[in-house]
Formats: sequence, C-alpha cells, structure tokens
Amino acid sequence: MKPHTVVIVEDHILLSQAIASLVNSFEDFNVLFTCKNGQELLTKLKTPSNIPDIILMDVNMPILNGIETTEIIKNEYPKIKVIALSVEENDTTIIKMLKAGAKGYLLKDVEKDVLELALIETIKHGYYHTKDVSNILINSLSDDNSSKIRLKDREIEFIIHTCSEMTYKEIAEKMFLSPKTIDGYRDTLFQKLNVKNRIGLVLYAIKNGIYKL
Amino acid sequence: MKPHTVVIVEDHILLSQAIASLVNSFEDFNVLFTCKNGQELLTKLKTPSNIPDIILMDVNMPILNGIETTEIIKNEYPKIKVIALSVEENDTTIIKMLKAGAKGYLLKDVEKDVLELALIETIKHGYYHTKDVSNILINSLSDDNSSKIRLKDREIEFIIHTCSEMTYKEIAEKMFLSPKTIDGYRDTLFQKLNVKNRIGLVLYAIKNGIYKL
DNA sequence: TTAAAATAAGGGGTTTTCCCCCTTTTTTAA
DNA sequence: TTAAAAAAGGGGGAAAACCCCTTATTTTAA
Repeated sequence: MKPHTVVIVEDHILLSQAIASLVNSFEDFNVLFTCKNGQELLTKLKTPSNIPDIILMDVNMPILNGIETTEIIKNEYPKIKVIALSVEENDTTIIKMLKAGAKGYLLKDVEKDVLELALIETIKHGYYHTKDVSNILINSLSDDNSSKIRLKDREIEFIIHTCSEMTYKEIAEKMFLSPKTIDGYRDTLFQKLNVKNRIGLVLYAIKNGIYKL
Repeated sequence: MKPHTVVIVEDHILLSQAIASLVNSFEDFNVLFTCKNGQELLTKLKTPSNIPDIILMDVNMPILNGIETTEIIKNEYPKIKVIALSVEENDTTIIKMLKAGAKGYLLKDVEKDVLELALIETIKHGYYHTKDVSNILINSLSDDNSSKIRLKDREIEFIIHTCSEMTYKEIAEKMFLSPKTIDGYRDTLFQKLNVKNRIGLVLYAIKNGIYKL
C-alpha cells in the first residue's frame, strides 16, 4: 500500500518543518510539500501531482488564512481532507474552521500519537476530533449564540481602527463616514458583542483574531 | 565525538515532539528529554545524568515561564546554555529573556537550518542570534527606555482594572483611592508607556502579559 | 412589488476621559 | 537629617465617549 500524502500549511517555518519530519516518521504517511500560507498552497495545487490526501492547515496565517483557504479547498478540491492545526482554543474560530469544511481540529499541544491517530482516522472515517474540541462544539451548538454573531466587513474595519488608539472622529474620517454613523456602529457593536465600552471591543477583537497585536 | 545533548521545554506538546524529531535528525545533537514547563524541567535536572548541554526553552509557558526558569538555570546550572524559542517579537520579552541569561533567541518561524546553526554556534561560541533579534536588541539598547519601564504594583493593578471595562470612578472605588489619584496614575502611565488613551494601555497590558485574555 | 431590514446620518444630552497645573503628606536616599 | 522624589489628592475645563431617539435612503427578501 502506498503511503497517504500530506501537505503542511503553516507560516512558522520551524514548526512547519518540524511537523513535516514528524509526519514523515509515521508509517503510511508522506509529506508532499510544505507552504507558508493559503496563497502559496493554492498555487501549488494547480499542478495535479501536488494534490494530497490530507492538508494540515494552520488557522492563523498571513495573506490567506486557514478559514478562507479551507473554504476554497472545499469548493475546488472537495476530495482533499483538511485538518486544522491551531493554538487557539477560541470557540468561534473552531466553529468557523469546521464550518469552512475542516475534517478535524487539533490543538497544537497534542501528543504526536494524536496527530498520527488524527491522520489515520481521517483517512479511514473522514473525520477526527479530540475530546476537547468535541466538547467545545457541543457547548457552542447548544447555547446557539456564539455562531450567530456575524460581523460585517465595515464593522470589523471600525473595530480595527478602534484598537489603533484612534478617536471616533479620526475613524469617521478614515472610513469616509459621518461621526454620527460611527456612533451608530459603536452602539450596535456594544449590543451585539455585549460589551460596555471601547475596551470591551478591543478585548473582543484580540480574542477573536480580528486585531493582531 | 559523542553528540551534544539537548533538552526541549515547550508546553505545546506537538511542537515539542516535532522539534525533538528535528533535533534528533541533526548530526551531533541528541534530545535527552522534553518537558512541558519550567517546574518539570527543574525536577528532572536533579538527576545528574539529565544535565544537557543546551536547553531549547519556550518563553510563554504555564506554571513556570521561560524567563523565570532561565534565571534559575543560570544560577544553579551555569554551564547549561539556554536558547529561547518564541513566537513573540516583543522587544521587552526578548530583552527580559536575554537578561535572564539566554544565549540565543530564536523566533519560531525560522528554517530548520537556522535551528541547527544556532545549536552549533552556541556550542562553539557560546551564543547565537538571528539578525532580527540583533536589530531589536540594538534598537532597544540605544534608545534606552524600554528596559527602564518598571511598573509599580499599584500601577499594574490599575491597568488590569482598566482592561476590565471599568470606568476610572469604579477603579477608584475598588482601589480605595480618590478619582483624582486615578487621574494621576493614568497620566503618568500614558507618558511612561507612550500611549494616547485607555486603549493603548490595554494593548500594552496584553502584549506584556500584564492582562491575560 | 411591497414590506422589512440594513445603512447612513442628525439632534441633543450626560458621563467619562483626558489634560493642565497645584498642594500636602509620606517615603526614600544622600 | 534634610532634600528630593514619590504618592495621594484637588480644581477646572475641553474633548471624547456614550446613550437614546428619529429620519431618509438603499438593499434585500417574501
């Protein structure tokens, strides 16, 4: 039986190469290539011999992140199974990733045996989840609200500016909107995200990866 | 020539094992053992056969972090060379780590060859730094101020409350101080940390681990 | 095609934040 | 022990943030 092929998408090169050497040490699995972000991956996949069985995908990457990339993969290469790899235990991130089509979600602090198991199970049954992730999933599906929060592009833009020590007046200018409209954005977001002031917005943004430190 | 021994201290187990398999693939280097935090490391080091030549140390770990652990190592096992391994490009963190006695500081997005080079150079010359880290070092030593910032307990308390979506009035009550004193805290901190408003304080706090998300 | 959302904006108000500059008391260091 | 520095507090004011409520205009969906 020829080994299953794996591609690693991860911006931290050391981690990327380290995982590669780990995967290569597993029986039945071989790393085809590694790349640093989604864009690089999509370019490489255009060559038919580069199509792997499984992609180990980091969630937080520059240029084209894991969520967006996974969505594209799902549409263009539905046979490839994507396993998300992340340090984030953030509920919404996990849900986004799984909704995008990831077959598994591994936190980066798992044992190497778990990684191997995840690869094997995903090949066999099409999916694999650790208990932690399953629990997070169940919790957030039951009290269905976290997934309901869907921020619009303009709102995200507003939040990012808020995180940049800008006043609302400055934000209004940058976004070519009246200060009063910005007032409205703030008010809706306070309610939507259940925060009391700008600080809460900033915390939310950082927690959910909207604003990178 | 017998290989140099390496110990990996890293809380993300997958990364830990992955780096281990990488280090083992290098000529002249062998992983003695890995552990998840400073406490675990210190316990293991009590066995004389467990003393390595080099420790690859993550900076952000639970229980006993890289900086504290490195300080202890420097005092109790001065012959062991510590190389810091981190995703953080944060100036103050790097400086703290080097002050604690780290012989090198590697960002986690380096090539595996760089890791090998770092190990070799550290054995040979006692230290190794990538250009990025050297630059950060030079910059922050020249405009000597980042290292001068020393926050008092009360100031830290104030910052934490600020991060908790509290108004200054509420903070004053919680800290048993007049709102006017709080006014003073804020003003000194704005100047000290070179920020424009509360948001800047929050960002600083999160970046420097004063406030945990 | 028509009602319901969503988007943009204004009016007008209170509270909070931010920025000076100033005094008293306590702590620290020379 | 005495001068200096730090900590706590105050006055007053301008700007920013926050809150609620209303109105056009555009977009979306039934």
